[in-house]
Amino acid sequence: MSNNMFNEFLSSESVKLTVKQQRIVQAAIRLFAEKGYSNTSTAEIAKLAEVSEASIFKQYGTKDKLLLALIIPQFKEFFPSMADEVLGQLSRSQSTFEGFLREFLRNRIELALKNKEIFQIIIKELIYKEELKKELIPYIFEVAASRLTQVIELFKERGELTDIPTGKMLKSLFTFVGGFFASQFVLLNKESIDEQEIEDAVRFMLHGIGSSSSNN
Amino acid sequence: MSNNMFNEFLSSESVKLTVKQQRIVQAAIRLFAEKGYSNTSTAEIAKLAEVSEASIFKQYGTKDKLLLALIIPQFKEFFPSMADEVLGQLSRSQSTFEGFLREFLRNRIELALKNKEIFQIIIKELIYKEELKKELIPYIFEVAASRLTQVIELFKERGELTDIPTGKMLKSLFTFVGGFFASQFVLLNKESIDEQEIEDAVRFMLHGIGSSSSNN
Amino acid sequence: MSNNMFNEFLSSESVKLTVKQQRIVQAAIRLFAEKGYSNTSTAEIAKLAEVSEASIFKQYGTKDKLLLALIIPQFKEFFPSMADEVLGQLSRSQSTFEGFLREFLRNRIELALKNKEIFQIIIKELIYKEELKKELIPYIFEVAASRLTQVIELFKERGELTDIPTGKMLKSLFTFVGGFFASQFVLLNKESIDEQEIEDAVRFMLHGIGSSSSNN
Amino acid sequence: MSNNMFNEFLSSESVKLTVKQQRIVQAAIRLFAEKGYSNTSTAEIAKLAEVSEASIFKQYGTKDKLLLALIIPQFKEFFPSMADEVLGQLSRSQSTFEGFLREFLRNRIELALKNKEIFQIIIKELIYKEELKKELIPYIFEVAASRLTQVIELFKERGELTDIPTGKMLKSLFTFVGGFFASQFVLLNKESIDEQEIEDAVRFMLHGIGSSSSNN
DNA sequence: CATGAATGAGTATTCATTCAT
DNA sequence: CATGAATGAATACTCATTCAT
Repeated sequence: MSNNMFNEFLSSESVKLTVKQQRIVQAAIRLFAEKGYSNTSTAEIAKLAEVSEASIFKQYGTKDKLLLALIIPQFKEFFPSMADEVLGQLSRSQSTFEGFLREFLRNRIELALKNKEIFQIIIKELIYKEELKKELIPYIFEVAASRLTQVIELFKERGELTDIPTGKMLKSLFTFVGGFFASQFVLLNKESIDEQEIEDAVRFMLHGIGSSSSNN
Repeated sequence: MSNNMFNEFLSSESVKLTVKQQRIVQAAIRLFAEKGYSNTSTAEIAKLAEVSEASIFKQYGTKDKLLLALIIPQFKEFFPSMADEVLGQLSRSQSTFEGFLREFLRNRIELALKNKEIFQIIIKELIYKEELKKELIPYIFEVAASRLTQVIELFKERGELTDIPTGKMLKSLFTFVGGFFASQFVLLNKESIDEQEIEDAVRFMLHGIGSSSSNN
Repeated sequence: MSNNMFNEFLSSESVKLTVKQQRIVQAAIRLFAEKGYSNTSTAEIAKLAEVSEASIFKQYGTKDKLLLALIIPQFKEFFPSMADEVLGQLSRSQSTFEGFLREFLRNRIELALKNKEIFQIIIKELIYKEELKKELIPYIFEVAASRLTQVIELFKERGELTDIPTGKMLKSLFTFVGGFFASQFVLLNKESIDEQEIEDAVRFMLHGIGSSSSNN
Repeated sequence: MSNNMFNEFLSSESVKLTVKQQRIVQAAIRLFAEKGYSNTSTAEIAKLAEVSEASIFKQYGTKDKLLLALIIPQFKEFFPSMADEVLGQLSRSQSTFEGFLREFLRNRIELALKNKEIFQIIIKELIYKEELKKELIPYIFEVAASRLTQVIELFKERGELTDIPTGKMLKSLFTFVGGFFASQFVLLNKESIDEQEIEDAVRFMLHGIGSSSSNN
């Protein structure tokens, strides 16, 4: 039921997809997620979608553009909206950084689960296709990092975070969160993430595994 | 210059490769690392190696076996030897967990840098090829985890680590270290990792980003 | 001019073949008949048919299925219909076994000549491909033998045949008729069979070469 | 145990084959008989024979010459010797044509059984390879027919055969005997032929299946 | 004499894509 | 808008054959 992403894709472009077009999108998502873009042929997509191959090319021009048409709306959704939806409200409230982090993780996980297949495609192809990497990684840093920086600095002022430079913090958080999403959703193909796991992740990000006495 | 892994592969099998056969290996490594297994044709490998395609298949039988012949020796090298080389010595000494972690990271990073291309192939295909995933992930958990568990419990007894269950610790460390290697070597394609970055990673793993007063 | 079989094949499946598709069929028949299935490449077929190799595979999937698509309709035509067309009418009439045999041979020869190339393919591959052999020989025995048995027993009752067991008669007739078709159409590649030859064959099957006085 | 043919091949050429060379010959015979010349690769032969492919080509030059080296000695054995061994003695004796035919069939069947694989190869390739056909069929007619003609005419004079022209008789006998060998040894892959079957064949060739009263 | 190494030319089959209807 | 038909270029892989050692 990846209709969610699907609908978002629609609304953001205000395009009405016919039934056949929807079937193409859904078939492509399933196959790309499962076997990877390179190992999925347009013939397979057409067969699963029960349309002719020609219809796919009529709509999307090339296989590559089909991939982008699936990925990009979701990509935009996943990274930038981070701030607008979550940060905006929470940071101004009285909530702690821990609360923010928990909420932030929960929220992103929920979004990733709802669109797991697209999410898998993004990670797989981000790592696999040199060109995608070059286009999307800068985007991530620009958009996502800039907003998170504000939040981190806000909580730094409140004394909830150590005085490690914000850039380094971001890097560490990205590394961990990226590793978390990749391992949970791509490597392990998890269907759900339970609260405890979120809790453990938050705790690790905040305090690591060293005993408190060993702080320097 | 991934001759290092290459030589290890050789010695472990004590096979003498001819000059042309070496060129095949090197061409395959470069192309698989750069464009991914699925996007590299045997024709391209043959062309870069300046041999006939037939020679590739005479030696390796299938493209798949060629991939495995490149990956597996390095894979065995990277994961299990962790304990024997590094853990063995350090854990018995008077060194702290922080020292161990630092040394461990340094050591693995050095190994990964020496064989960066193979390393990139492993990560890319681990994520991309469902079958490889199913074969290699259990292996990682078995071999690598079992040895690290010993170390963690040793340092727990010494009071250097919090009382989080070892399994959770391992999971968090794997997540972070995996994210670290994937982002540094695959996404960012770094040629080197400076000391400061190692230091930051160690610090994050031990203490996170929360201020010490916020400990629970 | 093997259009005859070709049309029958068509009608039995009620598939409309495009001009190019017909050229594929005709090219495949010619080449398989001339050089044998194993010695004919799909590239050759495509070239002779003046289509792309891809077109062949779009239609038939594999080279093997192409062979079967050529062979099977004709095969079904050649063996079972034997009874329905020929036997049915003749056996009930006042005609002699000699008359029946002559008519039967004439009829099968005519059919084989009209589709000589397909016929050559069937015999060649029946002998050459172990798998085809296993599928088709039982079919021949089942379908063809069962109907001929009735005819032979009818004429036995009329006293026109010796009292050799029907099974043995059938075996001898099959051996001779099979040898006849194989030698005439495959080994000698005859374009026509004249009446005299049919007469000689009938005579041989009925009376052999011994002088009548030497009967036992 | 097709050593028999094998030895004859040796003696007729007075060549001593090394152990490896014998293994090549035996491997080739088995594989050609089983899967056909076209579907057997020199690599397979080399593997089964446990020699290098190069050795095969050192010995035989081409795959084609290897086939001929297997076929020709046996071919010469099967057809011409017919007369010398069998005809010579029998025809001059007081034996009947029936006795001759029985002995002749027995003798040829025995020879074919001893070298069944070679025999299968000959029939398969005779039918399959246009070139072989063109070389060998004239040979058969020349050599084999000429000798049998003498026998038939001898027995004709003795009144044991009808007055059908010798040529027609030969053709009919060839057709039946050819059909017999092809069906028994290639299609049905029989391991042995029992006496009764020989008896039935002889009877059919002499008297056919018509009742004696129906003679003209 | 025997072979490991190497290959040019195929081999069946797949691919993304185009276009007339 | 949708598709059946068609394909050039590739794809992984095989083949019979050569040659230096």
